Amino acid sequence: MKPQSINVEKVLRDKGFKLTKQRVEIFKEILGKRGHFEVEDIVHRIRRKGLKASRATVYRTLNILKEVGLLNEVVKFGNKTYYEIGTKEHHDHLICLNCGKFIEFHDNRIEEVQDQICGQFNFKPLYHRLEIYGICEDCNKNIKTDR
Amino acid sequence: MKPQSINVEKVLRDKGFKLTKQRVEIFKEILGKRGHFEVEDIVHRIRRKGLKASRATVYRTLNILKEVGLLNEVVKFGNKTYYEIGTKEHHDHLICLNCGKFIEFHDNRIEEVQDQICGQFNFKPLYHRLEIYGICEDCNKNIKTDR
DNA sequence: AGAAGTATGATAAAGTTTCTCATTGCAAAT
DNA sequence: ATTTGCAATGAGAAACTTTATCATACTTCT
Repeated sequence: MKPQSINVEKVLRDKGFKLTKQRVEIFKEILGKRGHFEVEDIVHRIRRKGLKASRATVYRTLNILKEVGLLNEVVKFGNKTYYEIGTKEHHDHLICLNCGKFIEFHDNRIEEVQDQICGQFNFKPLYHRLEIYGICEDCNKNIKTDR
Repeated sequence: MKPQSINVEKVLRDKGFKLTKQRVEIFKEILGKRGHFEVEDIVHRIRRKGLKASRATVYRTLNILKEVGLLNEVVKFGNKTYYEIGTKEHHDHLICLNCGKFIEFHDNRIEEVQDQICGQFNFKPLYHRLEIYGICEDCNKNIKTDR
């Protein structure tokens, strides 16, 4: 199956949202991106292409996409919010404190621990977020050989 | 051992920071709190007591405490940063999306998974953050019986 | 008590995100 | 194809969090 073939137009229509030029442009930008991004990324990309969508519209659109599940808010880091496409399976992140790289991973044991802990507290889990901060392989090499 | 007996004054002196009225007041507020708090909590508490420490000083002091390890930044949630005293052992959090309550827990399996995953990616972990979002026991009861 | 240098307060400023409201544009009905 | 109703947009204001600036005040060391 092609991940690019998500029919954003259909999803939005079904939820009663209108399909505007701006939204289409923003979708394209987001779907064209593989990794993680922040709002200003999108604003600048749109601008650079000579398209027009105000900052407010970008924010509004991202919130809608989040609402319909096409976008996930991933990490709040250094006062910024990072997003990723929300249609892949759940995963967690390694985040390099040196270069800011995000590495994705998945491990079922996390879910197991989650279910067990939540059972203990009668807590109904909806989602989780695990971020492991540290130094990635590349940076580790460079730091070691930098002097 | 008494957790209250952390000698903030000594820690600061040793690191070359001066001991001012404002810092002492802010320490007291923080050490007096058991749970998690945000910056405005502290600002308002200080004000309500008729003490004086500007918002800037509160921010500066929290950053110093973070630097010397007496304070941990815990969660960024809804554009706010939450803190907790940094002298307890590591733990993670269940966060209730309804009432905002934080519940602490610890499970060694998280560390095991972390080490193994990081090994796979040659990633050097420094710390992690696991937040499980959902509905706490109390809220769950209330929501169910609310109508 | 005095000197040296850090900390503070008030305010400005930077940065992110939301709100306002007049105008525009989409889409459904005519 | 036009009209019409309502949702969406843009531009700027505004809210909010956090940091920077800089003259003045306070700590600490001698």
